Amino acid sequence: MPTKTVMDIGKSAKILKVLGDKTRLTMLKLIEEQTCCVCEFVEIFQMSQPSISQHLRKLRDADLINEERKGQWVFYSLNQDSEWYPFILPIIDQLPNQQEKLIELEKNGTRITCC
Amino acid sequence: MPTKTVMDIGKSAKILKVLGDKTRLTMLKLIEEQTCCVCEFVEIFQMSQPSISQHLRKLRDADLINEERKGQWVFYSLNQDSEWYPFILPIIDQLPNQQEKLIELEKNGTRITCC
DNA sequence: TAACTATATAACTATTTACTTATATATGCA
DNA sequence: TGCATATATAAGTAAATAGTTATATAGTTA
Repeated sequence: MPTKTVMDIGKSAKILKVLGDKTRLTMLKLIEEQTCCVCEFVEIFQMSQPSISQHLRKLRDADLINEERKGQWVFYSLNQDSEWYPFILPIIDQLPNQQEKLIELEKNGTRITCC
Repeated sequence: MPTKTVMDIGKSAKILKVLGDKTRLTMLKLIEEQTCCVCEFVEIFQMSQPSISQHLRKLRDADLINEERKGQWVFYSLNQDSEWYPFILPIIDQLPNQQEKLIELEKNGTRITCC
């Protein structure tokens, strides 16, 4: 863990821009507690798979999330080792819980199919 | 001061989108401690006056800043009564201080001309 | 190996964004 | 009143964004 470094305000703005999208912000809140795979996001957001992948890429390019392949699935989780984790944590913490979206999936049985 | 209300994640994303711009984010950090007028922002950011006004409008539309006319000048300050103030405060607090930009103005004498 | 599932990427398009220039509005002062 | 200064708004434009469809890549299984 590095000591507190000086943050560049331009880079901070770029991070906030990545967070400034409802889909990506909800993704981050969802994976705050547990990992999710791409197909779950597709179900939750009712969006096309490429669109979901592109959002995840922006989050990954910003180093905000971790990607881990397990067999044919790729799971995403919050990158707690990110230089930006302390910056975004108070934001994510203040967001309303989104777990009901996952519970919804379990009701549908959609969560089981891929995880 | 209202009791903690449930925040909508979509509205939160919109607020973050407003913050997700270097100019606007720096503006917020600058007025965290003291008010600034439009002509100061024009000097600081070396941007056209309409461009500055348009950024300020976005911040005002999001209810993040207060506007107060004093004679021919309009001064802007952080809106501490905003519903979103508790949300953005931890963000702004983490940003590097920008006061050197105002000190720069004072050196130029540009700060005196309008304030 | 071939067929299937999950995910990523490429190319394209419609919308949004941040700026520009031109103009309108508001205030101060001679 | 008329002119100057400060700010806001309108209209136009280039670039960025979020989605689309089509295709590529990677792993799984028969």
